[in-house]
Amino acid sequence: MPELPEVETVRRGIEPHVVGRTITAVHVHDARLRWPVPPDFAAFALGKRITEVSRRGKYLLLALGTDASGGRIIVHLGMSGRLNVLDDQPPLRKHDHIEIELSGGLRLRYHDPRRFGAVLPWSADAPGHVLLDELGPEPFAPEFNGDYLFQRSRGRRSPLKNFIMDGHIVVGAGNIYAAEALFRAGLRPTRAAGKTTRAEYARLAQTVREVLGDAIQQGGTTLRDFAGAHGEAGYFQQDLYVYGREDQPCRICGSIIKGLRLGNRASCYCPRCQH
DNA sequence: CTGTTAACCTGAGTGC
DNA sequence: TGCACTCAGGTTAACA
Repeated sequence: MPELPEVETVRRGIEPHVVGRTITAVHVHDARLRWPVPPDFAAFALGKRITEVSRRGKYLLLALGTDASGGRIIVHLGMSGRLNVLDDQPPLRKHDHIEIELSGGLRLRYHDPRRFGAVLPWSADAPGHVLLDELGPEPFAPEFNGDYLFQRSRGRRSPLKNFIMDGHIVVGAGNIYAAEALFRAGLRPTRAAGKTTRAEYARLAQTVREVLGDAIQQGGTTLRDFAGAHGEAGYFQQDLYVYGREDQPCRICGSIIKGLRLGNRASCYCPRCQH
């Protein structure tokens, strides 16, 4: 479900409600996630104050205590995760895994039917975290640019789409936004990463940033079940040019959008607009 | 090292 | 209704 824009939408949704509040109770109803919620998670979080809500790639980070002196909570939404801010206490639904009660009567509820997500403690003493240490740059960071992609791609034979979906190259572009960024750059997803030119990568770095930024402005893409921190849908699905549009006419040139599979993922491109 | 595949899960949709 | 099958926004472990 959630790529960078959806995670950022959730981050912005919860931030103003949780920063400054103290964790007064933690209920782990079902610890079975991508990695099990460790037994000491509740004790780790209890009594600490949330001081910051940040994001690294598709990971949400809740800093605990003054300048994270109490560590952080790492949240990943996987394919079907939701993190909601509640000001009441509706009955627990199936797949409501974790509830974090906050001072002032608010609560955070983590819900994840497919259980590909994660909620983990990150101790303040740990220098880094194995899930974050090897990630590529943020797409909005200055070091993410055409020259960087060009340099990292030399000698690589994998398709361009797989290359930019690799979180070790750049974080945040999943199946939707990789396809859309490639369309905006006029590049086919099947192109060999190592044979793409410096000028083309300059365009691609630009369109990756642009499409992610546009999607954040629209509150993300809601195809089936994505919802923000308050249950609201996103609107970027109205702005998709190729994702999910196989066999439909290109919105620019009218050619029929082609579908294929790359690395076990559905992919789409316009045979006329993309080369 | 690079690259490909299967695997982890549930639920929604489709076709018979 | 029921059953079998396919597919889904992510990531990594195992393998060639």
